[in-house]
Amino acid sequence: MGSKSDIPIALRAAYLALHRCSDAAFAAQGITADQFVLLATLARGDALTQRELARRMSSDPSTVRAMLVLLERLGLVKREGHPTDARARTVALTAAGKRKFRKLWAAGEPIRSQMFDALNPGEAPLLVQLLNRIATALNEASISVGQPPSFNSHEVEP
Amino acid sequence: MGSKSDIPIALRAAYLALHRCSDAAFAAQGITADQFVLLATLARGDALTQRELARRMSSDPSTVRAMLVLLERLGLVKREGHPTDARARTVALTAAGKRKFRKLWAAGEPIRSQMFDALNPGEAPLLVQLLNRIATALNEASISVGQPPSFNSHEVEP
DNA sequence: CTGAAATCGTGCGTATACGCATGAATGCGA
DNA sequence: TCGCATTCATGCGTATACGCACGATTTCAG
Repeated sequence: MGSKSDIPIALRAAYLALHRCSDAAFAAQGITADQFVLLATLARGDALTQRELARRMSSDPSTVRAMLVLLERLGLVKREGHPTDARARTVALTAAGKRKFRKLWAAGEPIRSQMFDALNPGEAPLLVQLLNRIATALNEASISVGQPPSFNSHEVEP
Repeated sequence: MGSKSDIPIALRAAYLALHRCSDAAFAAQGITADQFVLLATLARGDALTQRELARRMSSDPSTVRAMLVLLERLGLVKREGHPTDARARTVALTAAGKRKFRKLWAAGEPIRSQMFDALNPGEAPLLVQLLNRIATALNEASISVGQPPSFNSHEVEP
């Protein structure tokens, strides 16, 4: 066994570590790591359909729906009927959601720095590129079963 | 926003893609991606305590316990009292577990190849190194709350 | 030796991941 | 135009992630 089987292992370990750290960092705000991902994705601009939101956060629509129910109840997001498509609903941050996001963004800064500082100059963009390539390859391999998530580097996480 | 906030996003996307693909690949065997991780970790050698198993697969002990209950019921793992520590139990693959693992390892081969082939020569070991550094940095940042998982590159995943 | 701290597994509660199924709406081809 | 395929959100069931609490056992410091 060598590098080939090391990739999934290292990927899993890194991701779970990130997830754990993020959960802890946002706990004081009563928000989980994944809720932050959702809020951050919405903070990026216009209202999105649930489907588009799920795509942008690389998540399953079913999961996103459950999360939205929860966050809507907390008053951080609002869902409205889509202007032109009766099947869809648009999701956007509320004013409270925007305020909460700003605090969360600051709370996530140490984590982003720890990851960035663990790398040498120039390695961060390289890592991002490699990971995106992996994600693309795996999503394309399963393209016959559904639309791959869109990868938009402007989306944010801790 | 730039590379610094891109890292968590790319990491999440890559991991979830891997997880999804793996789940699909092992579904025919009635095994999930995470169950494969557990079985693969045990396939590496001697019986482990639950705590050590959880560490080696970068998982939470509570989660591992629930998984073991399930896999024990399926007859793929067995848990026994620890020879010297009355608090602990050791976990090992059964013969059926070993047979199942061999099939799963083969089923995961296409996924490992897809990831590997998405990279240029020399990039795989680099990616693994970068990911391990990230994981280490994040785990050390939270070391005050507990023992970090051990990172053993010999452990396997799809 | 003794008491406190640490460790082990267990279980609970909450959150997330995702396949599958469903009904309603939209898009597309004949 | 019409019927079929696709898309959207919803909800269910199963699995996993993890903090927290607990009881039992082991380790450690005085």
